[in-house]
Amino acid sequence: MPKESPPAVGVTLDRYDRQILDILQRHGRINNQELAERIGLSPSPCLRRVRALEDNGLITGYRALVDAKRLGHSLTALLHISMDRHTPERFANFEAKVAALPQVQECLLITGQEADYQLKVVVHDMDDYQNLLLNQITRIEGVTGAHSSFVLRRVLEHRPVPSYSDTPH
Amino acid sequence: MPKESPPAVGVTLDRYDRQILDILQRHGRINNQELAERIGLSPSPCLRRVRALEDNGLITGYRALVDAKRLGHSLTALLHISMDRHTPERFANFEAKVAALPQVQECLLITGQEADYQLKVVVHDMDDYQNLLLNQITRIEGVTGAHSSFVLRRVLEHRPVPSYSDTPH
DNA sequence: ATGATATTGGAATTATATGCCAAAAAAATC
DNA sequence: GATTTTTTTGGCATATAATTCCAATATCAT
Repeated sequence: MPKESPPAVGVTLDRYDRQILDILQRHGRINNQELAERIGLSPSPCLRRVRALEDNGLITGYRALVDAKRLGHSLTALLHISMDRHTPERFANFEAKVAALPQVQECLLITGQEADYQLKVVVHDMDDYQNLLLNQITRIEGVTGAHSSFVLRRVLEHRPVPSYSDTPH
Repeated sequence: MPKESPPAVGVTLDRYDRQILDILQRHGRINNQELAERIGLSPSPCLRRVRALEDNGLITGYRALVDAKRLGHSLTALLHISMDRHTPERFANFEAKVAALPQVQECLLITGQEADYQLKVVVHDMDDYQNLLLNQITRIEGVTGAHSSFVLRRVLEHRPVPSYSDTPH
């Protein structure tokens, strides 16, 4: 089993790195010259730092955000799933099945609810949702319950993880 | 009040556009030359299409993804919030207060649960979480209840919205 | 088929990224 | 506190990529 990401110890970020992370989390496709200008460094050290953050695994990737509604996915739902048994096999199988469904945007293993997983799914309409739920998800081995919430409005989404010591402790 | 995004009608995407959306959702910082190569177009029309998708609002932005744990945010929680009254004022105030909290990654107005909102928050540890919950969130006017779930593992995250007709209807 | 409209590909130009190295800054040592 | 060592920066040269323009091609409607 792969080791989890190393402890945060050893990652020392200065003001420049934090600024880079903050800006790239908001403007992932900004070019290096402008990024350098914004943080107050010349382009070469700025690029070196970005590469280092990528190589360190602090930056794990880049994504374009798309308007799901415009793409025809009018309905977003949160699905809370309960499993019968909490064995690694059950979980691994469920996760593999769910990963094969393109409608699933997110899958989190959670505690604190009566559920084991929370899925976030996007579909065209309620018919598609019903189909996904009844014909795909509830048929996965071990699934004993599913509770649906629908997203009425996205108030905040894709907000940057604080890279400054916003949260002193 | 601002009008919601126009109906999906009128957005006609061909094979190239769909490929662009799919690739950029996975590799948001890919350069135009490689993108062009992958979709089988020369760079100039490819770039034109990307710009068009951005201008149309189909692509709403770009984000770098960061490893929250590496940044010291070891704990991710889902918070279900109930409100006393469902008035626009209550909601607007809650949303503004929540938007001011950098730990809040996401805020969704939902139905189907006993809750009105689901928040996704990242914090350093349980002490920070307690502080956020008790001193910030539950003190917002109108909040009558909060139920916490903790994210044990991120199985899937930031998956692309289907741009192909994966989901025929 | 034919004309009108939209889209492409390639060349020229402009802008940006990248590698290199001397200079400056920061950190460690005495 | 001065000096050496280590790290980081800034600027230049070069390579790579973005952008614009337009003739050529493809698509669409009639």
